[in-house]
Amino acid sequence: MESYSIFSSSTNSSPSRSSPSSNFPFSLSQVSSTSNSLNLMDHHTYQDHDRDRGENQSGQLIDGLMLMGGNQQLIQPPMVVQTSNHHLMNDYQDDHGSHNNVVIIPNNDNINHHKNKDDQNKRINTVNGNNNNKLIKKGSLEKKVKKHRYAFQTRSHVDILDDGYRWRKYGQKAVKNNKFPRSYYRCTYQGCNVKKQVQRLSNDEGVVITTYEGIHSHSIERSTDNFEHILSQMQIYTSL
DNA sequence: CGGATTTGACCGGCGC
DNA sequence: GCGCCGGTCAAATCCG
Repeated sequence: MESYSIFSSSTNSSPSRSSPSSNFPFSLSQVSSTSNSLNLMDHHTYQDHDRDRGENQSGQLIDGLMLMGGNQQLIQPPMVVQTSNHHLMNDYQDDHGSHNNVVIIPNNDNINHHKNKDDQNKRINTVNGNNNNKLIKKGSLEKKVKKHRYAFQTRSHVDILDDGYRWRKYGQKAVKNNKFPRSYYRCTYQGCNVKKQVQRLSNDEGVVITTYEGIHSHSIERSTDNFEHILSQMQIYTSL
């Protein structure tokens, strides 16, 4: 049995009172109904390559984790959804351990990464051919507005959570101070721009950070089963 | 054969 | 300005 710790990040100081569940990559109403859930896909993404790329284990947190941790002071008050008594992330276990953690912290995230309009216009001009970049990126036009980001920390020997959506991998990168590469995925549903990153921690190989960005423009594509028993145990503690 | 993955190149942001 | 770094692209390759 795998265990989970799930966080959402909040890097915005503007206090939105929206329901945490409504911003989550999967809706809490969905998962608490019996039909939708998360489960683990039974395959490995990084088998052998890149394993030895990183050298330095300075103890610094990787980027993905800093998404959560770097703004810890902004994450309050936590809404905690927990499925067991164990929610120590570093509480290591073997594959047959029995911990199941789900910790969800409400998201107020509505960051606008545009520093100003000039920044935006620059990107548009690039796309319109006002400079001679060899490569005109499709994504350049897309505003750099990062609306919602959620970081999941899961303890699992598999990297990919089957969250009921279909994802296509579009990149993989070695990241500094981490011996595991970071993988980049996009939702395959047409017109849906949700992305996710998957990163295994080098200082705790049992932990995988999954960061979602955006909100799906469609309903979940298929129901999943394996996570249901975890989510069915959810209790929500919120001071909101 | 079509969709998914791999992987090197490219790009922009940022710090020095 | 330069180099580093993370994110993305897209051609090649893989695979069912």
